[in-house]
Amino acid sequence: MSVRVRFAPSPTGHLHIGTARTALFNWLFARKEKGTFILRIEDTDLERSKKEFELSIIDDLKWLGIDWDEFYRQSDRLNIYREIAERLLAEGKAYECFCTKEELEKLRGQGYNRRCLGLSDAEKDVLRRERKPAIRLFVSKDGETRFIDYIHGELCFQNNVIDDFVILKSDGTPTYNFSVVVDDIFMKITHIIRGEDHISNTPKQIQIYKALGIEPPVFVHIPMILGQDKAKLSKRHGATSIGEYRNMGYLSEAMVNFLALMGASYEDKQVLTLEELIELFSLEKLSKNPAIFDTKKLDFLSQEHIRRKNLEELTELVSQFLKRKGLDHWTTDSIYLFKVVSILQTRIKTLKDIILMGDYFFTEDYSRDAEIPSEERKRLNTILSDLLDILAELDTWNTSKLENRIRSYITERSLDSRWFLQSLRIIISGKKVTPSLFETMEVLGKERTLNRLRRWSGLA
RNA sequence: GCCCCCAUCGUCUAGAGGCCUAGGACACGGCCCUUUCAAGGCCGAGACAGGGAUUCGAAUUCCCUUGGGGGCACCA
Repeated sequence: MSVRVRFAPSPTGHLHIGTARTALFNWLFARKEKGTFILRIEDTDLERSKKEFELSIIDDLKWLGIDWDEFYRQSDRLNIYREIAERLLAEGKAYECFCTKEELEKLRGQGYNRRCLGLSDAEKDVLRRERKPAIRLFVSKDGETRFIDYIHGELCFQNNVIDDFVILKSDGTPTYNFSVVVDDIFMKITHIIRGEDHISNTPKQIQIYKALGIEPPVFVHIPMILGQDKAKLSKRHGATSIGEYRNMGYLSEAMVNFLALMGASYEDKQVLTLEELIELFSLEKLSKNPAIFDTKKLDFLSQEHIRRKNLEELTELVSQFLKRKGLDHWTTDSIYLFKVVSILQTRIKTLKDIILMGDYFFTEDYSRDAEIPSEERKRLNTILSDLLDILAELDTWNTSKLENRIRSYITERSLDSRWFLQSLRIIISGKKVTPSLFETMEVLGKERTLNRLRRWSGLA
């Protein structure tokens, strides 16, 4: 039987790190097994579901490179759930519940007391006039519910800890546990790969399978992703949505690689592309302990994937990124941009670093993290006026020429080359750290370089 | 309170009874290279939560303790 898996986000927020990893594992498994990957939007909570979040989630999935073969939206399937619930009701496997929110509130934490189970038809008719009932599944208190989890092995729950839970709310919409099962049956899902926080939902869902007379699929509960404090990853841990990392300039390849590495290992290989991950992926490689979200490795992977990109592609990504940041005017000269990217490629770890580390390539208003100490200014200025003349005469402005000329100048004047070159760097870029000074000068161009040196001379 | 899951370096992990003096990667420290910073090369520090039991032999099996996490809604 061919593999069918689904990723079922609810559109109540942006795509979260943990959710994205669940999507990725499902997707990798489907692609590896040549199966089907289904995207199902779980928007039965009419209050909290927002179209914009659905769009945002889809956008982020695409960005990650995750595509789907089938698409469903639960809000389009409401009558199916209702129909099935009615059927269970008719078969006596479920019953109506007229309890109010307030009444239920008092029962909090101790389970439902089955107050509505014994209601007579007459009583129900009376209550029906006041309000609409919800439908609860009848779950026997005897025995236990066992199932095999692919990662954790056999799991067992005593039935008396499973409530007669609501499957259809009084407004006619299904609850999560119910719609999930109905859909997973209809969509012929073979493996349910989802977060470990769903383990405790599983016995409930199995009760539904049982009531419907259907054999449950394979369950694969992947461990949680935790924050630095080991609590479930949430907003207070900082950036937790995929979109935020995209905005920070991480490559989608790095993000995917990082997500895949959390909670699994691939023969000690670390830097992997989507294709390689598909090749190497298997459910056996998933670990059972939770992972702490630590972005140090993400930084490393991002750097590695940037290095591996070819320059044309990387330049295009940088260009798009700059445009997203409203820096369109930095991208107009595509050849220049290409050159800048090419000398910065090996030293940036995110696309944003182009802005942070390379602003001096694009604007005269570049940030300065270093200045020439005032006591050196005078001396440096005297030397510089000489050098300016020499550089101005250069007809070929390239790295090797610049290096030759400047180095011989340093020798002639017996200057401290370390000091002098670093001073030049600071004047030209405002930074202590840049690519090779001569390359930087070449890319910057003769005019821009000389102007900066002259301007500094004038000021000093 | 009840139910469930998890437990190897700071972090992600390898390890399915002897191959483990516990391997890799990130991060960290040192050295080399070097006009700066990365990158690269070499070296280093760093872990089986604790206690029992089984066994000739346990990181690996079992039990307990402890610690951490998750769940107990007409949310998903």
